[in-house]
Amino acid sequence: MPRPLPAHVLALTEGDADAVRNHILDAARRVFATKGLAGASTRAIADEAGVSGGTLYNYFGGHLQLLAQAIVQRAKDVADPVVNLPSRAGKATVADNLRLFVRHAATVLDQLIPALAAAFSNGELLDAVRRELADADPLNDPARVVERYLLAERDLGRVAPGADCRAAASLVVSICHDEAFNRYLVGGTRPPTPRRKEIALIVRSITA
Amino acid sequence: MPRPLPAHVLALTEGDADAVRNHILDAARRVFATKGLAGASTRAIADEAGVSGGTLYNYFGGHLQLLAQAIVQRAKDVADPVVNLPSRAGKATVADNLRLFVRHAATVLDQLIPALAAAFSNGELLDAVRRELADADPLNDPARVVERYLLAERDLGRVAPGADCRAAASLVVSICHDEAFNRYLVGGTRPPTPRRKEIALIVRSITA
Amino acid sequence: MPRPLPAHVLALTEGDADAVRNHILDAARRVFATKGLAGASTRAIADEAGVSGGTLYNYFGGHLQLLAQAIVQRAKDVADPVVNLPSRAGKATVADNLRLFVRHAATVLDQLIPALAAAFSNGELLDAVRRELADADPLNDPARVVERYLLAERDLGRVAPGADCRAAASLVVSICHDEAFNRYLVGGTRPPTPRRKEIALIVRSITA
Amino acid sequence: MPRPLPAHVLALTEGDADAVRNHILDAARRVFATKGLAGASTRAIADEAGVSGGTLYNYFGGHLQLLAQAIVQRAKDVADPVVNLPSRAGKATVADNLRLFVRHAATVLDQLIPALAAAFSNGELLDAVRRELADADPLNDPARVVERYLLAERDLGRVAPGADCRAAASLVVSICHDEAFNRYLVGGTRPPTPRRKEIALIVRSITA
DNA sequence: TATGAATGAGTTTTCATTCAT
DNA sequence: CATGAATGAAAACTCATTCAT
Repeated sequence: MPRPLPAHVLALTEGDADAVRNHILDAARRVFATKGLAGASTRAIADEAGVSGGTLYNYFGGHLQLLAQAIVQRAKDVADPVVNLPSRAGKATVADNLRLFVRHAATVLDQLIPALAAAFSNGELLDAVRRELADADPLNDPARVVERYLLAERDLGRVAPGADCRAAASLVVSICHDEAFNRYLVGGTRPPTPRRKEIALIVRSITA
Repeated sequence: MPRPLPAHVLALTEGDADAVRNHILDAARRVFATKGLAGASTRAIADEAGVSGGTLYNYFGGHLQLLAQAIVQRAKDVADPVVNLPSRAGKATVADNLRLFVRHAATVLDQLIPALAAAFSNGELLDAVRRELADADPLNDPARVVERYLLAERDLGRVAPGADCRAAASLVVSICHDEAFNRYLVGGTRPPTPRRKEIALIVRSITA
Repeated sequence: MPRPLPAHVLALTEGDADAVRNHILDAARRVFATKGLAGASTRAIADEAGVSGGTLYNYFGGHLQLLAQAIVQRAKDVADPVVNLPSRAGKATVADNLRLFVRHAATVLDQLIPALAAAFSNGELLDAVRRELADADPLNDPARVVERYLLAERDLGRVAPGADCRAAASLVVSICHDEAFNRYLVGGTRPPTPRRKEIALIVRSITA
Repeated sequence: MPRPLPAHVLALTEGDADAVRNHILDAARRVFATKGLAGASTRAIADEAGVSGGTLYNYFGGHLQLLAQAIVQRAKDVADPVVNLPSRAGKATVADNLRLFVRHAATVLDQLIPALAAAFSNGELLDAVRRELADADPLNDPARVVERYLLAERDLGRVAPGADCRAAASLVVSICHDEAFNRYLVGGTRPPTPRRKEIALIVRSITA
């Protein structure tokens, strides 16, 4: 016999299907963050969301799709604050702004890496994540954001006219990924290295 | 039901216990690479090795121990061939040599990433890997290898006297890691991108 | 794959959760009685109950808990019918009544012994059984039941005024336990020996 | 390649097959006593005996037969000291001697019960034990020992000429079994109850 | 005839998924 | 469309038994 969702879920979602879906995705993220991939069973997610196990299947195609969406949405949320880098063009120095970006990205990636690692460790989940990523807006691709920023600086004359902004942006993003990788591999709570010299090398190349 | 090891296993190992152990570790690595951690069940590994499930327990303490050993040994094997880069100093061009390194590293990392990702997604495995890595020879750290190569080029005059070889090396390695990350995330059998422009940017910076 | 319980189980339980639990406990007891503890695997119990293996875990915390509950409940059920012995005081002869009791107890104990033996052979199970038994009503202790009967006979004058009814009752119960022990040890379907002579000896002692 | 038994085993057995068999049975008993039936795997027994797993099969038909022989031999060893009861005829009092027997039996049975319980909990093992018991010398049956003692007392005039010595002996043995059963069921280290009154009742009956 | 590695059926337990209600 | 019990195919691991050496 169909029943309404539990009171506290209704209160949060007002019965809106999208809101319920997001509520569940949030629950999945929380479970993921606390108990890891192995702990993110349908049962655990349903419990965390306060709905019954069967209800998940009314909103998602299955366990994997649910996890993949939770991971990708996490990636989007976490990447969000980075998009306003281009607006900093002209302020402070180019190197300052890139260092700010790298530092910010370190925070963001620290949260993202476990989810991605989980995805990497499970072929089917990885495929599901790839499918979800294919639908993402390529304009928010971090490398594109940095590139837009550098192009804006070029327009302002703070970057050499012939500079390869795309390559530079790609290098900056590589630094971020590598930093996150190393931080995670070494473990512990070591603060992010500022990567000052690497950024200086890049800046030198595009301002010469 | 007791039988000698199957013919093809015997052929490879000649009954030597260490050889059998390595044969199983190899099988584990292959399963890992193709099916990820989630696919690396004891059953799958036993099948791949061509031995029965119980046999694994004659050689390893359990599933986790087997996986950890497979990952760490893989990491060591895979890093090896990269060490001879410094000997290329003076030959071809600097950019050529770096591209060669990046291409080679791509191959190597393609095999390593799934294992590392698996470790990343499982706390106990990650700890085990960290312990093993702590024992590794820091001279073989890829970033140090590339730095040695660039210093050799600087001695030969093909790199500017004041160039920051360490930062450049760090950037090259970042490219490798990022490349591997992206290749794995996107999936498929896309050939490694040569990262021509990023390398050109770095080379420009250290030869100017 | 999800289905209602099989028809014959539903017929017995009408879907009531407690009834299903009891149905499973009954199945466990039957398996116990026929195949012993070693044969009472979760698989065997599920098969006997006509449910699937996973279903057991919807009703019990695990294998051991299921077994302990089955044993203790069996012990209670089986002791019940013996309580009405005192009401036979004055009817037939004292020896007749004690023989009847012994015969009845034989039936009851035949069912109980395998379960108790199982508990005896497994420390955790034995502890669980002891805990449950500590809660049992001591008035239904068989030795007390027999003693009450003999005291009633003494009041009626069919037992000597100075007779030690407690010791006599204790002997009668000993006979029962010994009989069950021997029957089980020897095996087969040999009918219970009436223990005529032993009872006669006891009766002689308390009627003299 | 056939090898001699390990040195320490040879030292104990001098290579005599029967001695080796007994050495293994002893090991089995020790494992049984410390780790219970569940812990008495072939591996554990072989380790305890200091021989390899396969060697067990040169001396016993299999795991069950080995366990059954260990249990039955235990029963024989443990019952041994009881056989000299008849020689006490005429000394002290009949009640004293029976109480001594009961007390002694309590000690003996305390050691035997776990093994028997284990046998009772496993149908196949029980069958094996039954087969082994069938070969045992019926003259050493405890009930027969007590009966011989009582007959000796009858010959000496300390028991009434018409007394049913067999029934009385059977009752005494019943007391022993019941006592052991209760002691084990209740657990702990409670000292054996002397069963004074029950024995008094029996003695009264056969001396009247 | 002692060895001990290989076997594979067997154990308990978990869990994604379905569907009657 | 919410529920949650039933399912059964996994999973990791154990162990009695055999047989090449």
